[in-house]
Amino acid sequence: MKSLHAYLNRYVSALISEKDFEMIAGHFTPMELKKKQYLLKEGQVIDFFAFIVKGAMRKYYIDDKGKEHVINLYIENWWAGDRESFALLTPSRYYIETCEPCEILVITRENKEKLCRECPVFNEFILKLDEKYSVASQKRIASSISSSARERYDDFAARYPEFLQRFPQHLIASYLGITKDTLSRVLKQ
Amino acid sequence: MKSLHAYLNRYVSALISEKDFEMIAGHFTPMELKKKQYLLKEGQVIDFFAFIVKGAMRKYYIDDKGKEHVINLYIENWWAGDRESFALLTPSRYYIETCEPCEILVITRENKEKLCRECPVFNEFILKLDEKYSVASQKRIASSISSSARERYDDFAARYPEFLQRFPQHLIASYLGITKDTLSRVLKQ
DNA sequence: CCTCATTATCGTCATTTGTCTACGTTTTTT
DNA sequence: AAAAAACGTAGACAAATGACGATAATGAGG
Repeated sequence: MKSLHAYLNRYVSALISEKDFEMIAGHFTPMELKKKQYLLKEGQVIDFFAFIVKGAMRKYYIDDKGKEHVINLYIENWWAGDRESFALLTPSRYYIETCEPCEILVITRENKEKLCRECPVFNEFILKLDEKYSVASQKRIASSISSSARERYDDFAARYPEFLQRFPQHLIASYLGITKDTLSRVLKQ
Repeated sequence: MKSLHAYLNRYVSALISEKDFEMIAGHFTPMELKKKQYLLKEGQVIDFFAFIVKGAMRKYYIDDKGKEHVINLYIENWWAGDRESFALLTPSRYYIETCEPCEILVITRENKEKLCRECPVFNEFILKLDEKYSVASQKRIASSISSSARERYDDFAARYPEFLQRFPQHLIASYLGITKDTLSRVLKQ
């Protein structure tokens, strides 16, 4: 829980009191996952988000030709989930699978909504997180429509250097929307 | 203002009272723009969002090779702005230019924050809008990393058929991350 | 109605990226 | 330790897309 506390403090305008944080922490459930275990499978409705305390995961989907496409990569201090399924209660199109053994903190929809209502500092955090996510999405879109494979990789490596150590190249390639072969070629220069 | 009222009602759980809407409307300023006029230019800090009552716009940026890339297309009932600059007070990297004469309703950052604090129904609307935007971004990313030019166009045409009538092909091509030539070719089949 | 800018298309050629198969290495599992 | 799976690289070829110049069609503005 320490790591959640430190993480939240980086988002809000004033440090979170012990009392507030106790309340927040009480709405999360710790869980452990082994390597290659699924947090979510296609077709399920996901009613929680997971904060990653330790470990790494990826979110991907399988297209109509049977190919996997990595949508997100997650490590410590990231949130794993599917907002569409979470918000609209629809079956997810995604898989979320661990790439390493993981320790996570899970919060259900009910608890999240309750915290947002009853704990202003948590609500502030959620707003900031949304903002950050929205800005990051915009940048990823801009990069994907205007840059070559090489440029996208360089952007990625500059923005998320830790990820290069944590995920095999073919997953990063998939995340960038290119094949592992192309990435391998492009890196040789 | 009628159109803003109707639009907001589509997002919130209970219809917005006359009184609430009067308060909301009081925080917006109507404006008109001619064709090819700029709402935002690169380097400016934007401290407002614009709700489009009538007309069409595009947001784009110019890369280091001098090429334009369309990031967003907007028509009636869309919001034009740059969330990064708006939230972080940083100079924008984007241009927002009208493609048709426009009527818009402008809300400043201060007014938006005030409304969120003082008008619960407006706050609810903002949360829903964020959600919708987040889901749409995710889908656009998924499409851009996993689909061919043709598939991306088909997705786009299916999701936003009105846009095909409102924007010239080369802008749609740019939005999809392909050249106008490729789109023209791809459509011939 | 005329003019000029905008837009769409076409052909050719270059470049990028994908596909497939193979191979060697490393890592994981048994 | 042995076997199996996962991973990165390589080469040859195919397919998709970009770049460029030319031209025709369209539409807006005077």
